[in-house]
Amino acid sequence: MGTRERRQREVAEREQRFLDAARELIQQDGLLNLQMSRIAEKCDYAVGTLYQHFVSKEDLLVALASEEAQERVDMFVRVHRWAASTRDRMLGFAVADMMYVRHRPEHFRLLQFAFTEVVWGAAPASRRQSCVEAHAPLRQATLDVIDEAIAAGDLDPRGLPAAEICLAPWALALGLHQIVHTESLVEQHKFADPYRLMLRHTSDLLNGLGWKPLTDSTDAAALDALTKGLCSEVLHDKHCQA
Amino acid sequence: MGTRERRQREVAEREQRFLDAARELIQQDGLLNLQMSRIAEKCDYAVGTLYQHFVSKEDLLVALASEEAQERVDMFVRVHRWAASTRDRMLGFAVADMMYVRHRPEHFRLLQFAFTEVVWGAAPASRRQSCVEAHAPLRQATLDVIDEAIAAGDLDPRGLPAAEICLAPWALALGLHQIVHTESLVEQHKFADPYRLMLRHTSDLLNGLGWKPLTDSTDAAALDALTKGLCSEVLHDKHCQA
DNA sequence: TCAAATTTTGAATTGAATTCAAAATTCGCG
DNA sequence: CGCGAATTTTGAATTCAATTCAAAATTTGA
Repeated sequence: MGTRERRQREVAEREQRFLDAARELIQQDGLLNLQMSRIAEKCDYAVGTLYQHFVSKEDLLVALASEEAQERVDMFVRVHRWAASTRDRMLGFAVADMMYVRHRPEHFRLLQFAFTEVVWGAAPASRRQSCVEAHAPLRQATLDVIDEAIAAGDLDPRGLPAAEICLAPWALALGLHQIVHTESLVEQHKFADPYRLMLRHTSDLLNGLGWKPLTDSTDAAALDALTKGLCSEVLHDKHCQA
Repeated sequence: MGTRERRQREVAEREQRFLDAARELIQQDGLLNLQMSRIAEKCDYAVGTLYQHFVSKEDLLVALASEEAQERVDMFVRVHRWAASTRDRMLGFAVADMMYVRHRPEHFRLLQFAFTEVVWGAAPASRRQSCVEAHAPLRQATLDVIDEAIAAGDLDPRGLPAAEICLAPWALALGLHQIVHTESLVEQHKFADPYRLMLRHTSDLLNGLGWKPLTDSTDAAALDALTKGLCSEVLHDKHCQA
Protein backbone atom coordinates (compact mmCIF):
# COMPACT_ATOMS: atom_id res chain seq x y z
CA MET A 1 0.00 0.00 0.00
CA GLY A 2 1.04 3.59 -0.58
CA THR A 3 0.09 4.81 2.86
CA ARG A 4 3.54 4.38 4.27
CA GLU A 5 5.02 6.17 1.29
CA ARG A 6 2.62 9.02 1.54
CA ARG A 7 3.46 9.47 5.17
CA GLN A 8 7.13 9.38 4.37
CA ARG A 9 6.64 12.05 1.77
CA GLU A 10 4.69 14.19 4.20
CA VAL A 11 7.43 13.94 6.75
CA ALA A 12 10.02 14.87 4.15
CA GLU A 13 7.93 17.84 3.11
CA ARG A 14 7.63 18.97 6.66
CA GLU A 15 11.34 18.74 7.13
CA GLN A 16 11.74 20.88 4.07
CA ARG A 17 9.37 23.43 5.50
CA PHE A 18 11.33 23.56 8.71
CA LEU A 19 14.53 24.13 6.81
CA ASP A 20 12.98 26.80 4.64
CA ALA A 21 11.55 28.54 7.65
CA ALA A 22 14.92 28.44 9.37
CA ARG A 23 16.53 29.93 6.30
CA GLU A 24 14.01 32.74 6.21
CA LEU A 25 14.44 33.48 9.86
CA ILE A 26 18.19 33.59 9.46
CA GLN A 27 17.82 35.88 6.49
CA GLN A 28 15.51 38.08 8.52
CA ASP A 29 16.98 38.18 12.00
CA GLY A 30 20.45 36.79 11.52
CA LEU A 31 21.98 33.54 12.60
CA LEU A 32 22.60 35.13 15.95
CA ASN A 33 18.91 35.27 16.76
CA LEU A 34 17.74 31.97 15.37
CA GLN A 35 15.46 30.20 17.85
CA MET A 36 14.12 26.70 17.59
CA SER A 37 10.72 27.72 18.92
CA ARG A 38 10.40 30.40 16.27
CA ILE A 39 11.07 27.91 13.53
CA ALA A 40 8.39 25.58 14.85
CA GLU A 41 5.97 28.43 15.33
CA LYS A 42 6.54 29.72 11.83
CA CYS A 43 5.52 26.32 10.48
CA ASP A 44 2.60 25.92 12.87
CA TYR A 45 4.06 22.91 14.57
CA ALA A 46 5.00 22.27 18.14
CA VAL A 47 8.63 22.40 19.15
CA GLY A 48 8.51 18.72 19.90
CA THR A 49 7.74 17.97 16.29
CA LEU A 50 10.72 19.98 15.19
CA TYR A 51 12.85 17.91 17.52
CA GLN A 52 11.57 14.79 15.82
CA HIS A 53 13.45 15.87 12.74
CA PHE A 54 16.52 17.41 14.30
CA VAL A 55 17.88 16.19 17.58
CA SER A 56 19.43 19.55 18.34
CA LYS A 57 19.85 23.01 17.01
CA GLU A 58 23.29 22.07 15.79
CA ASP A 59 21.78 19.18 13.91
CA LEU A 60 19.45 21.57 12.16
CA LEU A 61 22.23 23.98 11.30
CA VAL A 62 24.34 21.27 9.74
CA ALA A 63 21.31 19.96 7.87
CA LEU A 64 20.78 23.44 6.52
CA ALA A 65 24.39 23.65 5.45
CA SER A 66 24.03 20.32 3.67
CA GLU A 67 20.94 21.33 1.83
CA GLU A 68 22.32 24.59 0.67
CA ALA A 69 25.23 22.77 -0.94
CA GLN A 70 22.93 21.68 -3.74
CA GLU A 71 22.70 24.96 -5.53
CA ARG A 72 26.44 25.36 -5.47
CA VAL A 73 26.89 21.82 -6.68
CA ASP A 74 24.61 22.49 -9.63
CA MET A 75 26.70 25.45 -10.62
CA PHE A 76 29.89 23.47 -10.36
CA VAL A 77 28.48 20.67 -12.45
CA ARG A 78 27.49 23.11 -15.15
CA VAL A 79 30.93 24.67 -15.16
CA HIS A 80 32.44 21.21 -15.31
CA ARG A 81 30.45 20.43 -18.43
CA TRP A 82 31.22 23.75 -20.02
CA ALA A 83 32.92 23.58 -23.40
CA ALA A 84 36.01 25.51 -22.45
CA SER A 85 39.65 24.87 -21.70
CA THR A 86 40.46 23.11 -18.45
CA ARG A 87 42.06 26.28 -17.24
CA ASP A 88 39.02 28.40 -17.95
CA ARG A 89 36.82 25.89 -16.22
CA MET A 90 39.08 25.99 -13.23
CA LEU A 91 38.64 29.74 -13.11
CA GLY A 92 34.99 29.08 -13.73
CA PHE A 93 34.72 27.26 -10.44
CA ALA A 94 36.12 30.28 -8.71
CA VAL A 95 33.69 32.55 -10.52
CA ALA A 96 30.75 30.32 -9.71
CA ASP A 97 31.77 30.23 -6.11
CA MET A 98 32.14 33.94 -5.82
CA MET A 99 28.82 34.59 -7.50
CA TYR A 100 27.21 32.24 -5.11
CA VAL A 101 28.79 33.65 -2.01
CA ARG A 102 28.12 37.17 -3.10
CA HIS A 103 24.44 36.48 -3.52
CA ARG A 104 24.03 34.37 -0.44
CA PRO A 105 26.35 35.82 2.13
CA GLU A 106 24.25 34.34 4.92
CA HIS A 107 24.87 30.94 3.47
CA PHE A 108 28.57 31.46 3.66
CA ARG A 109 28.34 32.59 7.26
CA LEU A 110 26.22 29.61 8.07
CA LEU A 111 28.77 27.24 6.57
CA GLN A 112 31.51 28.99 8.44
CA PHE A 113 29.58 28.55 11.64
CA ALA A 114 28.54 24.98 10.95
CA PHE A 115 32.13 23.88 10.40
CA THR A 116 33.14 25.35 13.69
CA GLU A 117 34.19 22.88 16.36
CA VAL A 118 31.38 24.02 18.60
CA VAL A 119 28.61 23.34 16.12
CA TRP A 120 30.15 20.52 14.12
CA GLY A 121 31.13 18.64 17.24
CA ALA A 122 27.63 18.92 18.67
CA ALA A 123 25.88 17.61 15.57
CA PRO A 124 25.24 13.88 15.25
CA ALA A 125 27.81 11.95 13.25
CA SER A 126 25.25 10.83 10.70
CA ARG A 127 24.33 14.39 9.90
CA ARG A 128 27.94 15.40 9.63
CA GLN A 129 28.53 12.63 7.19
CA SER A 130 25.67 13.59 4.96
CA CYS A 131 26.90 17.16 5.04
CA VAL A 132 30.30 16.04 3.87
CA GLU A 133 28.65 13.95 1.18
CA ALA A 134 26.51 16.84 0.04
CA HIS A 135 29.62 18.89 -0.53
CA ALA A 136 31.68 16.13 -2.08
CA PRO A 137 30.57 16.84 -5.67
CA LEU A 138 32.18 20.28 -5.46
CA ARG A 139 35.47 18.60 -4.86
CA GLN A 140 34.77 15.90 -7.38
CA ALA A 141 34.05 18.34 -10.18
CA THR A 142 37.32 20.07 -9.46
CA LEU A 143 39.21 16.79 -9.35
CA ASP A 144 37.71 15.77 -12.66
CA VAL A 145 38.90 18.91 -14.36
CA ILE A 146 42.33 18.47 -12.85
CA ASP A 147 42.51 14.90 -14.12
CA GLU A 148 41.34 16.02 -17.51
CA ALA A 149 43.95 18.75 -17.58
CA ILE A 150 46.66 16.26 -16.73
CA ALA A 151 45.43 13.87 -19.40
CA ALA A 152 45.32 16.66 -21.97
CA GLY A 153 48.79 17.84 -21.10
CA ASP A 154 47.54 21.22 -19.83
CA LEU A 155 48.94 20.49 -16.43
CA ASP A 156 52.02 18.66 -15.27
CA PRO A 157 51.18 17.23 -11.85
CA ARG A 158 54.87 17.17 -10.99
CA GLY A 159 54.46 14.19 -8.76
CA LEU A 160 51.33 15.31 -6.93
CA PRO A 161 48.05 13.42 -6.91
CA ALA A 162 45.08 15.40 -8.17
CA ALA A 163 43.64 15.58 -4.68
CA GLU A 164 46.68 17.47 -3.45
CA ILE A 165 46.74 19.83 -6.38
CA CYS A 166 43.09 20.49 -5.75
CA LEU A 167 43.91 21.79 -2.32
CA ALA A 168 45.57 24.94 -3.63
CA PRO A 169 42.73 26.60 -5.54
CA TRP A 170 40.25 25.33 -2.98
CA ALA A 171 42.16 26.89 -0.13
CA LEU A 172 42.68 30.13 -1.99
CA ALA A 173 38.98 30.48 -2.66
CA LEU A 174 37.98 29.51 0.85
CA GLY A 175 40.45 31.89 2.43
CA LEU A 176 39.39 34.75 0.21
CA HIS A 177 35.74 34.26 1.02
CA GLN A 178 36.63 34.15 4.65
CA ILE A 179 38.52 37.40 4.54
CA VAL A 180 36.04 39.20 2.37
CA HIS A 181 33.08 38.09 4.41
CA THR A 182 34.26 38.71 7.87
CA GLU A 183 32.70 42.08 8.56
CA SER A 184 35.41 43.90 10.37
CA LEU A 185 38.17 42.78 8.12
CA VAL A 186 36.47 44.22 5.10
CA GLU A 187 35.59 47.40 6.90
CA GLN A 188 39.21 47.76 7.81
CA HIS A 189 40.81 47.00 4.53
CA LYS A 190 38.07 47.69 2.01
CA PHE A 191 39.17 46.08 -1.18
CA ALA A 192 37.54 47.86 -4.02
CA ASP A 193 36.43 44.79 -5.92
CA PRO A 194 37.51 41.79 -3.92
CA TYR A 195 36.15 39.29 -6.38
CA ARG A 196 37.87 40.60 -9.44
CA LEU A 197 41.00 40.49 -7.34
CA MET A 198 40.21 36.96 -6.33
CA LEU A 199 40.02 35.92 -9.93
CA ARG A 200 43.30 37.52 -10.72
CA HIS A 201 44.97 35.75 -7.84
CA THR A 202 43.45 32.46 -8.86
CA SER A 203 44.81 33.00 -12.32
CA ASP A 204 48.22 33.75 -10.83
CA LEU A 205 48.03 30.57 -8.83
CA LEU A 206 47.21 28.55 -11.94
CA ASN A 207 50.18 30.13 -13.67
CA GLY A 208 52.30 29.16 -10.71
CA LEU A 209 51.06 25.59 -10.99
CA GLY A 210 52.08 25.70 -14.64
CA TRP A 211 48.54 25.31 -15.89
CA LYS A 212 48.52 25.92 -19.63
CA PRO A 213 47.79 28.05 -21.48
CA LEU A 214 49.76 30.40 -19.22
CA THR A 215 47.95 33.70 -19.13
CA ASP A 216 48.52 37.31 -18.29
CA SER A 217 46.56 37.73 -15.05
CA THR A 218 46.85 41.48 -15.44
CA ASP A 219 44.43 41.44 -18.31
CA ALA A 220 41.30 42.45 -16.41
CA ALA A 221 39.30 42.63 -19.64
CA ALA A 222 40.00 38.97 -20.34
CA LEU A 223 38.93 37.97 -16.85
CA ASP A 224 35.79 40.05 -17.11
CA ALA A 225 35.03 38.45 -20.45
CA LEU A 226 35.43 35.05 -18.90
CA THR A 227 33.07 36.01 -16.12
CA LYS A 228 30.54 37.35 -18.56
CA GLY A 229 30.77 34.27 -20.75
CA LEU A 230 30.20 32.05 -17.80
CA CYS A 231 27.24 34.05 -16.66
CA SER A 232 25.47 33.90 -19.95
CA GLU A 233 26.44 30.45 -21.11
CA VAL A 234 26.63 28.48 -17.93
CA LEU A 235 25.10 30.10 -14.95
CA HIS A 236 22.02 31.53 -16.65
CA ASP A 237 22.87 34.72 -14.87
CA LYS A 238 20.77 33.77 -11.93
CA HIS A 239 23.61 35.07 -9.85
CA CYS A 240 25.24 37.49 -12.16
CA GLN A 241 25.26 41.24 -12.02
CA ALA A 242 26.99 43.95 -13.99
CA MET B 1 50.03 58.12 45.11
CA GLY B 2 50.61 54.70 43.62
CA THR B 3 47.47 53.20 45.08
CA ARG B 4 45.46 53.70 41.95
CA GLU B 5 48.21 52.24 39.84
CA ARG B 6 48.56 49.21 42.03
CA ARG B 7 44.86 48.57 41.83
CA GLN B 8 44.97 48.90 38.10
CA ARG B 9 47.77 46.37 37.95
CA GLU B 10 45.85 44.01 40.17
CA VAL B 11 42.84 44.24 37.95
CA ALA B 12 44.98 43.59 34.89
CA GLU B 13 46.53 40.60 36.59
CA ARG B 14 43.16 39.23 37.44
CA GLU B 15 42.01 39.62 33.88
CA GLN B 16 45.07 37.73 32.84
CA ARG B 17 44.23 34.96 35.25
CA PHE B 18 40.72 34.72 33.88
CA LEU B 19 42.04 34.44 30.36
CA ASP B 20 44.62 31.85 31.35
CA ALA B 21 42.00 29.83 33.16
CA ALA B 22 39.71 30.00 30.15
CA ARG B 23 42.52 28.81 27.94
CA GLU B 24 43.22 25.89 30.23
CA LEU B 25 39.59 24.93 30.40
CA ILE B 26 39.31 25.04 26.63
CA GLN B 27 42.43 22.94 26.35
CA GLN B 28 41.01 20.49 28.82
CA ASP B 29 37.32 20.24 27.98
CA GLY B 30 37.10 21.85 24.56
CA LEU B 31 35.56 25.11 23.46
CA LEU B 32 32.24 23.32 23.37
CA ASN B 33 32.13 22.92 27.14
CA LEU B 34 33.50 26.23 28.24
CA GLN B 35 31.39 27.73 31.02
CA MET B 36 31.67 31.15 32.50
CA SER B 37 31.03 29.89 36.00
CA ARG B 38 33.85 27.38 35.72
CA ILE B 39 36.28 30.07 34.72
CA ALA B 40 35.33 32.15 37.72
CA GLU B 41 35.47 29.17 40.01
CA LYS B 42 38.87 28.14 38.75
CA CYS B 43 40.19 31.56 39.73
CA ASP B 44 38.35 31.65 43.07
CA TYR B 45 36.25 34.60 42.09
CA ALA B 46 32.52 35.07 41.86
CA VAL B 47 30.89 35.07 38.45
CA GLY B 48 29.95 38.68 38.93
CA THR B 49 33.60 39.61 39.10
CA LEU B 50 34.28 37.83 35.86
CA TYR B 51 31.50 39.87 34.31
CA GLN B 52 33.20 43.02 35.46
CA HIS B 53 35.95 42.23 33.00
CA PHE B 54 33.97 40.75 30.16
CA VAL B 55 30.43 41.82 29.48
CA SER B 56 29.59 38.50 27.87
CA LYS B 57 31.01 35.15 27.00
CA GLU B 58 31.54 36.35 23.48
CA ASP B 59 33.49 39.29 24.81
CA LEU B 60 35.76 36.91 26.65
CA LEU B 61 36.25 34.71 23.61
CA VAL B 62 37.24 37.60 21.42
CA ALA B 63 39.55 38.88 24.15
CA LEU B 64 41.16 35.48 24.22
CA ALA B 65 41.58 35.54 20.47
CA SER B 66 43.19 38.94 20.72
CA GLU B 67 45.62 37.90 23.37
CA GLU B 68 46.70 34.80 21.59
CA ALA B 69 47.64 36.87 18.58
CA GLN B 70 50.74 38.03 20.41
CA GLU B 71 52.74 34.86 20.08
CA ARG B 72 52.02 34.68 16.40
CA VAL B 73 52.92 38.31 15.98
CA ASP B 74 56.27 37.71 17.66
CA MET B 75 57.03 34.95 15.22
CA PHE B 76 56.07 37.09 12.26
CA VAL B 77 58.22 39.94 13.47
CA ARG B 78 61.19 37.65 13.79
CA VAL B 79 60.65 36.30 10.31
CA HIS B 80 60.33 39.83 9.04
CA ARG B 81 63.72 40.72 10.50
CA TRP B 82 65.33 37.56 9.22
CA ALA B 83 68.32 38.07 6.96
CA ALA B 84 66.94 36.27 3.95
CA SER B 85 65.51 37.07 0.56
CA THR B 86 62.08 38.65 0.47
CA ARG B 87 60.77 35.49 -1.11
CA ASP B 88 62.14 33.25 1.61
CA ARG B 89 60.71 35.50 4.26
CA MET B 90 57.36 35.31 2.56
CA LEU B 91 57.55 31.56 2.75
CA GLY B 92 58.79 32.04 6.28
CA PHE B 93 55.49 33.61 7.25
CA ALA B 94 53.72 30.55 5.98
CA VAL B 95 56.07 28.28 7.89
CA ALA B 96 55.67 30.27 11.09
CA ASP B 97 51.95 30.18 10.72
CA MET B 98 51.82 26.47 10.16
CA MET B 99 54.13 25.76 13.07
CA TYR B 100 51.93 27.85 15.25
CA VAL B 101 48.68 26.32 14.15
CA ARG B 102 50.09 22.85 14.37
CA HIS B 103 51.14 23.37 17.96
CA ARG B 104 48.07 25.23 19.06
CA PRO B 105 45.19 23.75 17.13
CA GLU B 106 42.75 24.90 19.81
CA HIS B 107 43.84 28.43 19.17
CA PHE B 108 43.04 28.10 15.54
CA ARG B 109 39.62 26.72 16.33
CA LEU B 110 39.02 29.53 18.75
CA LEU B 111 39.91 32.11 16.12
CA GLN B 112 37.66 30.39 13.66
CA PHE B 113 34.84 30.53 16.15
CA ALA B 114 35.52 34.06 17.29
CA PHE B 115 35.34 35.41 13.73
CA THR B 116 32.01 33.77 13.21
CA GLU B 117 29.06 36.11 12.82
CA VAL B 118 27.43 34.67 15.90
CA VAL B 119 30.33 35.37 18.23
CA TRP B 120 31.85 38.39 16.57
CA GLY B 121 28.51 40.10 16.27
CA ALA B 122 27.75 39.53 19.93
CA ALA B 123 31.03 40.96 21.19
CA PRO B 124 31.25 44.67 22.01
CA ALA B 125 32.65 46.86 19.27
CA SER B 126 35.54 48.01 21.39
CA ARG B 127 36.69 44.46 21.92
CA ARG B 128 36.39 43.68 18.26
CA GLN B 129 38.50 46.63 17.44
CA SER B 130 41.25 45.65 19.80
CA CYS B 131 41.16 42.16 18.36
CA VAL B 132 41.64 43.53 14.88
CA GLU B 133 44.44 45.71 16.17
CA ALA B 134 46.11 42.80 17.89
CA HIS B 135 46.23 40.96 14.60
CA ALA B 136 47.22 43.93 12.48
CA PRO B 137 50.97 43.41 12.90
CA LEU B 138 50.68 40.07 11.11
CA ARG B 139 49.39 41.88 8.11
CA GLN B 140 51.82 44.71 8.54
CA ALA B 141 54.85 42.42 8.58
CA THR B 142 53.65 40.85 5.37
CA LEU B 143 53.00 44.21 3.77
CA ASP B 144 56.46 45.39 4.73
CA VAL B 145 58.09 42.44 3.03
CA ILE B 146 55.95 42.98 -0.04
CA ASP B 147 56.97 46.63 -0.19
CA GLU B 148 60.56 45.69 0.28
CA ALA B 149 60.31 43.13 -2.51
CA ILE B 150 58.84 45.71 -4.84
CA ALA B 151 61.53 48.21 -3.94
CA ALA B 152 64.24 45.62 -4.48
CA GLY B 153 62.82 44.57 -7.82
CA ASP B 154 62.01 41.05 -6.61
CA LEU B 155 58.37 41.62 -7.32
CA ASP B 156 56.56 43.55 -9.99
CA PRO B 157 53.27 44.68 -8.46
CA ARG B 158 51.75 44.88 -11.93
CA GLY B 159 49.44 47.68 -10.90
CA LEU B 160 48.31 46.25 -7.59
CA PRO B 161 48.78 47.94 -4.22
CA ALA B 162 50.68 45.86 -1.69
CA ALA B 163 47.51 45.33 0.34
CA GLU B 164 45.88 43.55 -2.54
CA ILE B 165 48.88 41.41 -3.30
CA CYS B 166 48.97 40.49 0.35
CA LEU B 167 45.53 39.01 0.06
CA ALA B 168 46.69 36.06 -2.01
CA PRO B 169 49.19 34.39 0.32
CA TRP B 170 47.06 35.32 3.29
CA ALA B 171 44.00 33.68 1.81
CA LEU B 172 45.92 30.62 0.75
CA ALA B 173 47.29 30.09 4.24
CA LEU B 174 43.96 30.76 5.91
CA GLY B 175 42.09 28.42 3.61
CA LEU B 176 44.63 25.66 4.05
CA HIS B 177 44.47 25.88 7.82
CA GLN B 178 40.75 25.79 7.60
CA ILE B 179 40.70 22.67 5.49
CA VAL B 180 43.38 20.89 7.42
CA HIS B 181 41.86 21.69 10.78
CA THR B 182 38.27 20.92 10.20
CA GLU B 183 38.04 17.44 11.63
CA SER B 184 35.92 15.61 9.18
CA LEU B 185 37.52 17.07 6.13
CA VAL B 186 40.89 15.73 7.15
CA GLU B 187 39.46 12.38 8.12
CA GLN B 188 37.93 12.20 4.69
CA HIS B 189 40.80 13.29 2.59
CA LYS B 190 43.82 12.61 4.77
CA PHE B 191 46.68 14.47 3.22
CA ALA B 192 49.90 12.80 4.19
CA ASP B 193 51.77 15.93 5.15
CA PRO B 194 49.45 18.86 4.64
CA TYR B 195 51.96 21.43 5.73
CA ARG B 196 54.72 20.44 3.40
CA LEU B 197 52.09 20.59 0.70
CA MET B 198 51.03 23.99 1.90
CA LEU B 199 54.54 25.26 1.55
CA ARG B 200 54.80 23.92 -1.95
CA HIS B 201 51.57 25.58 -2.96
CA THR B 202 52.67 28.83 -1.40
CA SER B 203 55.83 28.62 -3.41
CA ASP B 204 53.80 27.96 -6.53
CA LEU B 205 51.68 30.99 -5.77
CA LEU B 206 54.76 33.15 -5.37
CA ASN B 207 56.00 31.89 -8.72
CA GLY B 208 52.65 32.77 -10.19
CA LEU B 209 52.94 36.27 -8.77
CA GLY B 210 56.34 36.47 -10.43
CA TRP B 211 58.19 36.76 -7.17
CA LYS B 212 61.89 36.40 -7.84
CA PRO B 213 63.97 34.37 -7.63
CA LEU B 214 61.54 31.98 -9.30
CA THR B 215 61.98 28.60 -7.73
CA ASP B 216 61.27 24.97 -8.39
CA SER B 217 58.48 24.19 -5.93
CA THR B 218 59.03 20.51 -6.56
CA ASP B 219 62.28 20.63 -4.67
CA ALA B 220 61.06 19.28 -1.35
CA ALA B 221 64.58 19.21 0.01
CA ALA B 222 64.93 22.94 -0.53
CA LEU B 223 61.64 23.64 1.21
CA ASP B 224 62.62 21.42 4.11
CA ALA B 225 65.93 23.19 4.36
CA LEU B 226 64.13 26.49 4.50
CA THR B 227 61.90 25.19 7.25
CA LYS B 228 64.82 23.87 9.20
CA GLY B 229 66.75 27.10 8.78
CA LEU B 230 63.81 29.09 10.04
CA CYS B 231 63.37 26.83 13.00
CA SER B 232 66.92 27.12 14.17
CA GLU B 233 67.67 30.70 13.24
CA VAL B 234 64.40 32.46 13.75
CA LEU B 235 61.84 30.55 15.69
CA HIS B 236 64.17 29.07 18.31
CA ASP B 237 62.43 25.82 17.59
CA LYS B 238 59.89 26.47 20.25
CA HIS B 239 57.39 25.18 17.75
CA CYS B 240 59.48 22.99 15.55
CA GLN B 241 59.55 19.25 15.29
CA ALA B 242 61.38 16.82 13.08
C1' DT C 1 -15.81 0.04 15.90
C1' DC C 2 -12.33 -0.03 19.06
C1' DA C 3 -7.88 -0.75 21.37
C1' DA C 4 -3.01 -0.65 20.40
C1' DA C 5 0.56 1.93 18.28
C1' DT C 6 2.26 6.04 16.65
C1' DT C 7 2.61 10.95 16.38
C1' DT C 8 1.99 15.52 18.02
C1' DT C 9 1.73 18.77 21.51
C1' DG C 10 3.32 22.45 24.47
C1' DA C 11 3.83 23.08 29.39
C1' DA C 12 7.47 21.85 32.35
C1' DT C 13 12.36 21.05 32.97
C1' DT C 14 17.07 22.05 32.46
C1' DG C 15 21.22 24.35 32.11
C1' DA C 16 23.90 27.97 31.36
C1' DA C 17 24.46 33.05 30.87
C1' DT C 18 23.62 37.12 32.98
C1' DT C 19 21.96 40.40 36.67
C1' DC C 20 21.71 42.89 40.84
C1' DA C 21 20.76 43.76 45.75
C1' DA C 22 23.22 42.87 49.72
C1' DA C 23 27.81 42.27 52.02
C1' DA C 24 32.49 43.37 52.12
C1' DT C 25 36.09 46.34 51.26
C1' DT C 26 38.49 50.55 50.40
C1' DC C 27 38.75 55.49 50.50
C1' DG C 28 38.98 60.17 52.27
C1' DC C 29 38.52 63.09 55.78
C1' DG C 30 38.13 64.95 60.57
C1' DC D 1 42.13 55.95 64.45
C1' DG D 2 36.92 56.05 63.38
C1' DC D 3 33.30 56.62 60.46
C1' DG D 4 30.26 57.30 56.56
C1' DA D 5 30.50 57.44 51.46
C1' DA D 6 32.04 55.20 47.44
C1' DT D 7 33.56 51.26 45.21
C1' DT D 8 34.06 46.38 44.54
C1' DT D 9 32.82 41.68 45.20
C1' DT D 10 29.61 38.21 45.88
C1' DG D 11 26.59 34.44 44.63
C1' DA D 12 21.71 33.55 44.90
C1' DA D 13 18.09 34.76 41.93
C1' DT D 14 16.61 35.71 37.28
C1' DT D 15 16.27 35.06 32.51
C1' DC D 16 16.18 32.91 28.39
C1' DA D 17 16.43 29.56 25.15
C1' DA D 18 17.11 24.54 24.26
C1' DT D 19 15.37 20.32 25.21
C1' DT D 20 12.24 16.75 27.28
C1' DC D 21 8.31 13.99 28.09
C1' DA D 22 3.70 12.78 29.80
C1' DA D 23 -0.72 13.55 28.14
C1' DA D 24 -3.78 14.25 24.08
C1' DA D 25 -4.67 13.40 19.40
C1' DT D 26 -4.38 10.70 15.54
C1' DT D 27 -3.63 6.67 12.79
C1' DT D 28 -3.49 1.78 12.17
C1' DG D 29 -5.13 -2.70 11.70
C1' DA D 30 -7.99 -6.38 13.19
